[in-house]
Amino acid sequence: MPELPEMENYRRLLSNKLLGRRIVGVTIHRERSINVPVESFIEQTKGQTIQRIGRRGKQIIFDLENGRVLLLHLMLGGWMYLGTQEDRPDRTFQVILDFGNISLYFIGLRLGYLHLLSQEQLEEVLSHLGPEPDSPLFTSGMFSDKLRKKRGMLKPVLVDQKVFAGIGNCYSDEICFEAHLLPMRKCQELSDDELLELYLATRLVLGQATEMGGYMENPLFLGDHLTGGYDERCKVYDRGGEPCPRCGTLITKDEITSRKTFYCRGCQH
DNA sequence: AGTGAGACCCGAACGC
DNA sequence: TGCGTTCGGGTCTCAC
Repeated sequence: MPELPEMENYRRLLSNKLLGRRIVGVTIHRERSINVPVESFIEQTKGQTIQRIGRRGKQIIFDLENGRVLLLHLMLGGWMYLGTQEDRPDRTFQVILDFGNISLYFIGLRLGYLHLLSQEQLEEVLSHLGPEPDSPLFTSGMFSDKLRKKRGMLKPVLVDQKVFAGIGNCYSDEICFEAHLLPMRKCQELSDDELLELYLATRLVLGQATEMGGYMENPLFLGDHLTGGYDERCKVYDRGGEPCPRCGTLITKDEITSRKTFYCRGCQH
């Protein structure tokens, strides 16, 4: 599901294509995807140009010239396509933003949404999120301090958006694998060395995954060969029963706090 | 505080 | 081909 690397990849690619572009039409096929009446949504978005595209955790923020923002959370299975009626995928679209020669299609928004908010409302929503793993504030000291205070297992803490923003089910497993740590380890029992390994693994995995376009394979636009490039680099996620690329042991598929979890019994401890 | 269960949601994938 | 069924999971809330 879309996590920090996928959303940051989207943010970068969409910034290249949409900054300064004007929304000339808005189509809402699913009213539940938005948070205000359709007429109001259209009135406040149609005619607006995209001033900036930001990201916080797993959410993308489109700044409009009227000071309002569109906050996108894809939740599970949501994705986007930027293109024409001719090259767009054969899927159902919940929302379409029309930019003239191209449109931005929002697909698979079941629990996901595109909310129109004021700056104040945006701040309130984002205030519940922990720090960004790709910010300069994300130091090994801060990382270790936070984890040492947690009594639970590693994986549930990593995917907790209030602890760090942007890590989800896939990358929490990949980070644990990279750090040679089992996801059910208790945070408080991790040594200083293990915490450092985990910190470095978090930066490495999220950084590489972002640069390689994330693991979700649907291209964002025609000729987009970047998005999804990390899929083949995922070492354990969704690879239950396959041999571990590091030691050959078959990858275990398990469940931790009702989340599907993958790890290697051979080289994660 | 951490964990687990239930609700939310519905298109796509699957099975016959 | 076509219809009915199953599945997926991030987030929130509540109970323990």
